[in-house]
Amino acid sequence: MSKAAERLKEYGIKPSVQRVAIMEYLLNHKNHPTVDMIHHELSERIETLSKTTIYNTLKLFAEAGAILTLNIDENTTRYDGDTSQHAHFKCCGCGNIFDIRLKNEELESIKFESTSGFEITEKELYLKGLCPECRKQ
Amino acid sequence: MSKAAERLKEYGIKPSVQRVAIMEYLLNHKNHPTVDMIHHELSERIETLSKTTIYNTLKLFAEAGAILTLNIDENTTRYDGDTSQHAHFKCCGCGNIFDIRLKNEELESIKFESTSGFEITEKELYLKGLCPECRKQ
DNA sequence: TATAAAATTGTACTTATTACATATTTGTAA
DNA sequence: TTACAAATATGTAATAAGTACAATTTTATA
Repeated sequence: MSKAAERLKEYGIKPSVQRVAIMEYLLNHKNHPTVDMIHHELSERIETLSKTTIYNTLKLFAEAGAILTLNIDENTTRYDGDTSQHAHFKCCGCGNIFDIRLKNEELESIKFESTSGFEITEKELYLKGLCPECRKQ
Repeated sequence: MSKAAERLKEYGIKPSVQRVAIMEYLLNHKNHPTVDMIHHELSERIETLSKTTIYNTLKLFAEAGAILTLNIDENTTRYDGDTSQHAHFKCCGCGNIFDIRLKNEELESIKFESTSGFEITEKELYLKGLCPECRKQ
């Protein structure tokens, strides 16, 4: 079984052709794609694949915790198949989004002044600036 | 001069009636409003105030560094007049957004594995979960 | 007061996302 | 295998945030 199909199983999601293809795309591409990007790529192989299916499927994945939903981009939602702890960097030059690994579970250790009473289930750290390539120019 | 007008001056922005009203709203309301919320409130006092003006003005403020632009909400952009370092918490129950103060400049001290070559100009920490009120229910 | 520049406004447009009805596929029991 | 129900996928139409742009109003200045 493909890695993608295994992953779906792991999260209790029945693997259809479309679902496996979408998960596969997310696992093989670290570019934090938009729905459009996924649709563009996959509709070459699966000709009838509709955007609605991609929206539905990504929502399903995200709610199951199998992927991450990123709001680092102002215009459009981005998706990440890597659910391990890391931050995201958006380059204001080229618009690309990069993974930034954190040293020893840093996000867990951040101390807040006043979270008593709050139940925190999700933490996202977004960075912006210039990537190495764009800095050269 | 009002606090809002002073603030605009500080950031090199000419104070018009609309601009002062919008900045005033942001300084007096810690609810991280949307364009719609601002428009709703202010159009009672300034009857001709258009949404376009609010969009333009907020972009102007944000580019000058006088306010923050938040993407914690999936559907719509939110704005924050408090530019001091703090995190944001969105409650999945009521949808409200809360300020979360950090202990001793925590964001500055986060260590990354691989940011060499990257120029970081902005850091946003978004938290999600349930607020105290919503947890009770 | 006349005029140019800056700011505001309203309308039309774009585009991401969702709603929903229809069609297709899958699983299962007879 | 066949029949049928449930689950998935699809396409179209609707919604809503945000932007482009031309026209109008306000402000500053000569």
